[in-house]
Amino acid sequence: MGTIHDFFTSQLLEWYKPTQRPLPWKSEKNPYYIWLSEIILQQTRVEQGRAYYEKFKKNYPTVQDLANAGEDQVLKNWQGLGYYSRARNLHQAAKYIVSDLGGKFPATHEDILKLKGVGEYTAAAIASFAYDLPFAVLDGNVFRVLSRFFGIKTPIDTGEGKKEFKKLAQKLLPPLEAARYNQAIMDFGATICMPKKPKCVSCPFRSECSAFINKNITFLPIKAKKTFKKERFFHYLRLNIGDFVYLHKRSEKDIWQHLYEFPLYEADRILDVETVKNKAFDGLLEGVNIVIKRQSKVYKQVLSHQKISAIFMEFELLDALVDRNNNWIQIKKERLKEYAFPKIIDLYLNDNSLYLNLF
DNA sequence: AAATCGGGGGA
DNA sequence: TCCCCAGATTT
Repeated sequence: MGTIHDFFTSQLLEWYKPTQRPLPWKSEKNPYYIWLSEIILQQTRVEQGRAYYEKFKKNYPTVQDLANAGEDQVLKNWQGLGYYSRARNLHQAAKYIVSDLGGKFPATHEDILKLKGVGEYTAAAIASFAYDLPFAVLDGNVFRVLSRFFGIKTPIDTGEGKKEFKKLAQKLLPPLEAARYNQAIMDFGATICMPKKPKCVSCPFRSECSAFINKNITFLPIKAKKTFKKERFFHYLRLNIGDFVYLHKRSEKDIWQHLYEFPLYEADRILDVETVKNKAFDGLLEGVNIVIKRQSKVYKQVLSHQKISAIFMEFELLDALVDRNNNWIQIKKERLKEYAFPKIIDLYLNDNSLYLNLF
């Protein structure tokens, strides 16, 4: 009957009447495209993900096209978006759908959840958007809206919090309007009940919102953990030999897994060219004739858990290097644009002032 | 339960 | 600077 929960749900759907954000995947019913959009939008703002969604739809119109692509090619398309394991999981799941499911996208919540890279949120989103199945989404927007309206102070980044909010979210979901409700609550969180400076003046829940009434808006939702940022200093060796340049594929358990980079020497501070030349790669450069050497400016990139400073040191080699561990590949300079690089290398490669100067 | 995985944007 | 974004996986 007229519970506070019913009030919330009906008011939300009323608010949503005219679609708040006209997003390209909202009218979409193809589960493959919905899946693409949801993976791309994990921890990613709508405006940042939009172009990638269009690119993937264009380059991989069907799940078969994605499955048939090479992993490096998929990563190249993902370049610049971050969280690159999403791209690899996406590709792996596409191959699984084609080989094990006969190319038919899974149509139950349980089966959708089996896809690599699909967790509780994404499974609920696909199940509701594509098949109108009654599963409530629980993303950053939902945590924020519910914690404020209901005045819930349980930290959202704990097991207890996740359980509590999941139960509440599912209770609020109108089973026959799962898709519309899920989109409504996320749009509401993104356009009205924002993290900072929410638009409470135009909020239809104002008079019933616990956080507004108790002036707790800036204080909810509560997170328990704080992040620590580590500083790192990368020295990239751009080793030119004739028309070729050396590249290395990152495989260690670290950032940018499976992306390419120049041979890297990491230290606890930025070093000068001579020091790097002497120390880097365990004397690998020894005995090699170097005709030119110079360095770029220091590029900086701040990530969630680390702050990276990178400097590119340029060498023209007359002799090929001895690659003891078979870690590096030689490629033609003009093919650099075919490889997926971390942002910081992309910056360097596209820095016009340096680029024109060097080639 | 805690640690990691990116890059962009707003305040 | 710090926080957050249509989170998931690994340890």
